[in-house]
Amino acid sequence: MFIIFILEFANLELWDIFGKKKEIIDNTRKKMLDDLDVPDELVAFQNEGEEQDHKSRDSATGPRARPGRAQVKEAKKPTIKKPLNAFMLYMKETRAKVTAECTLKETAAISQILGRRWHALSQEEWARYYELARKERQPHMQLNPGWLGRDNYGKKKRWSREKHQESNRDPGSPKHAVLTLASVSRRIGVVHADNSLHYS
DNA sequence: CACCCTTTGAAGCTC
DNA sequence: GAGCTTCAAAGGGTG
Repeated sequence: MFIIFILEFANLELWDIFGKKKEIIDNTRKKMLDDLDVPDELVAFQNEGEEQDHKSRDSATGPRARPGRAQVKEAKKPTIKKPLNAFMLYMKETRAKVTAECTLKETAAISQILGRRWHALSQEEWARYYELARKERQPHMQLNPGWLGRDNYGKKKRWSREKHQESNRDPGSPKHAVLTLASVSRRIGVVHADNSLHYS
């Protein structure tokens, strides 16, 4: 436990050191993805994960058997889920491993660790997950033409708007006060070592 | 039992 | 076009 904590702390330090590297990576990522030719086995990995997920989660027969809230409310009208983004795919693949390594069981804490590890990934790993996410979106759009992300809006009750806005105004809060790397790249801001954006 | 927490990214919406 | 909002997964914690 303590060792893991130290490792994670060291990871943060590495993030400090390589913060500059991330800026470079971010700038080159988009071009790299355009040029990248990802083999089909990566797609196989994606589909396998998705299938397992449907078995364990959406079928309501898995270990946790926790049907989506939308499914409870609208059982007759199955919800089309949003396609997973790159980070979500990474989480899905890595969460079990991190959970096994760590005595922590709280998924919120695991998510924090995964967020830091995400930033410590190599360019190749990032490219792999971004490509996976792209390949997940394409068939989703083809299979569900006309589906919009907003179709699922309101099917989850999130924390109150006031709280969310308060969080967004708090520069120390990680949730979306930290703009995504993409949005950071759109803006000329300073990315702090803890990945938060500091407005000037 | 429903929701919170926590992460990043995608995409829709508002101004 | 910038910024905000919501949802996507996960599952322990909470009321």
